[in-house]
Amino acid sequence: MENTIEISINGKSFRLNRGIKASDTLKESGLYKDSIIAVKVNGNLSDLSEPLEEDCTLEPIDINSPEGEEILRHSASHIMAQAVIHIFGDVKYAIGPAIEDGFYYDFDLEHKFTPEDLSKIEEEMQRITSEDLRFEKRVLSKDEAITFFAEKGQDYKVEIIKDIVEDSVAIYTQGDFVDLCRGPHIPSTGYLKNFKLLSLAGAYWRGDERNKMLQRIYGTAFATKEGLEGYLNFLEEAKRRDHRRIGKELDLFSINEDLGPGLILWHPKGAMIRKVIEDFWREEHVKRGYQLVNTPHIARVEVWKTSGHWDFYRENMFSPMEVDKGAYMVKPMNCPFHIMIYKSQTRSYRELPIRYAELGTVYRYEKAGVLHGLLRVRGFTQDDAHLFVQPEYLEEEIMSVVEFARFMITTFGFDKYNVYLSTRPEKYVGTIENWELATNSLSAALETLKIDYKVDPGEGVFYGPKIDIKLVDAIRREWQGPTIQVDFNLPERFDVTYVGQDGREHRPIMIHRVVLGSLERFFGTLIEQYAGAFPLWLSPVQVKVVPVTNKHIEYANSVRKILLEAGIRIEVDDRNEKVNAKIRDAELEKVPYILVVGDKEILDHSVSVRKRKEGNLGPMPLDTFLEMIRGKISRKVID
RNA sequence: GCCCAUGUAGCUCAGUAGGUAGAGCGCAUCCUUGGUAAGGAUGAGGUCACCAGUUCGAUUCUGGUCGUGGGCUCCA
Repeated sequence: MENTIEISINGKSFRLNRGIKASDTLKESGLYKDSIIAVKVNGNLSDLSEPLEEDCTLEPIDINSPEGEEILRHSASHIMAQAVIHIFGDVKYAIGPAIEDGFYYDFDLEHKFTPEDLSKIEEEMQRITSEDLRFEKRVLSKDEAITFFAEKGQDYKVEIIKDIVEDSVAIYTQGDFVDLCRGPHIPSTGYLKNFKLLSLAGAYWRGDERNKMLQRIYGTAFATKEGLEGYLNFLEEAKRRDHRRIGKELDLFSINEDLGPGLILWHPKGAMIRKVIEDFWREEHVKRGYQLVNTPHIARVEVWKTSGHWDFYRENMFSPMEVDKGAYMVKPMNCPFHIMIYKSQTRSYRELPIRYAELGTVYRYEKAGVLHGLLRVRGFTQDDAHLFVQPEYLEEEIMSVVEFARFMITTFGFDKYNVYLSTRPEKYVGTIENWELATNSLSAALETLKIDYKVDPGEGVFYGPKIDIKLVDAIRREWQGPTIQVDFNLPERFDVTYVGQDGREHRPIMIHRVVLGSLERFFGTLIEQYAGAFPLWLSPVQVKVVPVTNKHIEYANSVRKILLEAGIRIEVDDRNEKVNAKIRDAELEKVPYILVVGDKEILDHSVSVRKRKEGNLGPMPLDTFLEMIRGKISRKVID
């Protein structure tokens, strides 16, 4: 065996001694920098201290790269665990991975963490990083590792090792702390400079609610101070945009605990926005060949047995209510009702596709702990539609639905979105063949449209796979938006048919879809997207008239009358306040346009225009102003 | 549902080592008539989430219930 090996780095190759450390290799090749914290050996992540035994390709990983930051965060979780043990002693540690934008570690201990503990732990982490302890890797056989952790009473680690298929496992030591870990890690604890512990949470061991609940600490770490500060600012910004806070401030909606959690009260301003959304939604549906329908909120339990909801969805449904001798249930979905309309007469292939659309309010029992503002509620209105199509037109129909959804969300200002394809879940109805057919038609449609998508395995609904479109908002967060589901099962369960060209009965395929999601959730997303400063066409109050003094109220009202008749949503602030105060309040209300009117404006029948956030635009004839905003409203301009 | 935190005026929050409470904003009235982000004065608002218990006395302590927040599990 030769005692040198060939190592190629960035396309150059070096012949070096067998067993050389990765870090020394980089130094030999002149590529070493302090910011390099790990390497990839033939594409596999590895420590800088890893000895190289074979010919290989080496790729340095910089702490500033996404992979480098992930390693940093993972190491931060180890350091946090070490700090927790230093402070609290008898601790069982479970898992501590890096996650998007941070890391966490799950602990099992007697002491209940308090928010004050976080700063103590942070201080101890700071001390550990100042000691600059090396991360040292050792490889043990599974048995050795089990004995090792069992002796330390680390039951969770033992359980994890037992599930590992390889014969050996790696452990990492820094100072007095040892953890089971695949690695790699930063070379030493001193590399961790910019971090912060963020929150406490309960988390089930292995994410299973039958298991013990552990205590989780979330934190984050970044390569640079700027990165950390940027992220903390992002969290602040998210708080500022919180739809629950803005909903209260702008008087858009509320949730009343006496009425019940998860039930939304749409206040006048929120309801006005909803009306604008609904009007637009209906118009666009009619344009695209949908027929609007309306259906009741309850139905006999037998219907839900036929549909499969009774067996597969009951835990999400409110309990049945006794009516005469039968039982009725509040609907969690609109599909059976639309099916009944379809079945009210014999359908010919000439009628297909039939597209029924309804803003259908549904009720779902959600566990108390999951309710969240407008985003997770117990009663909501789906912007629902069910399409009955012939199998040969399925893909075409899916494509037009996807296009429709894209049109809707971009009109509302969501130019970026991510697409996911959710496949068969554990609990499902129907045959595997039909599931495959349905899944394939969804993916084929996306591919024909050249839309990139990711697969979400097992995330489909019980009756079919779906395409989820997640909106990306102004600060790059994802929100659940449109979903499109293909369903072979309900048509069979309800024996839905059409008469084909051949005079025989055939089975249509159903598409369930929403192009916004639910009005509640979509509204919440809109509030966060715009931080309450809605585009002109959506604003509940589009124009606020501010008379300079009481003498000008009459003129202000005449301006209001003219614009109101032109279809503009307008209010006059006739309070006994100074101009400055009225302007300030209108700005805080996020009204898009403020019209200041006084003596000057009365003289030449004009208005002084002030645009939200931009300030005074100067005087303008009233007609000109009206023309301008009418144009913007009809084009649904977002500015 | 589970873990932790939390619930005081319409809103944001102080406070009471157990003796039924306060600020700012908002609201009402009056004064002020002011040209692009807060003019002034006076006043009205609270069963201190709810139900039990301890106590001479509970908003404060204990237990429970409900709600809310951050997570877990689960979803439009």
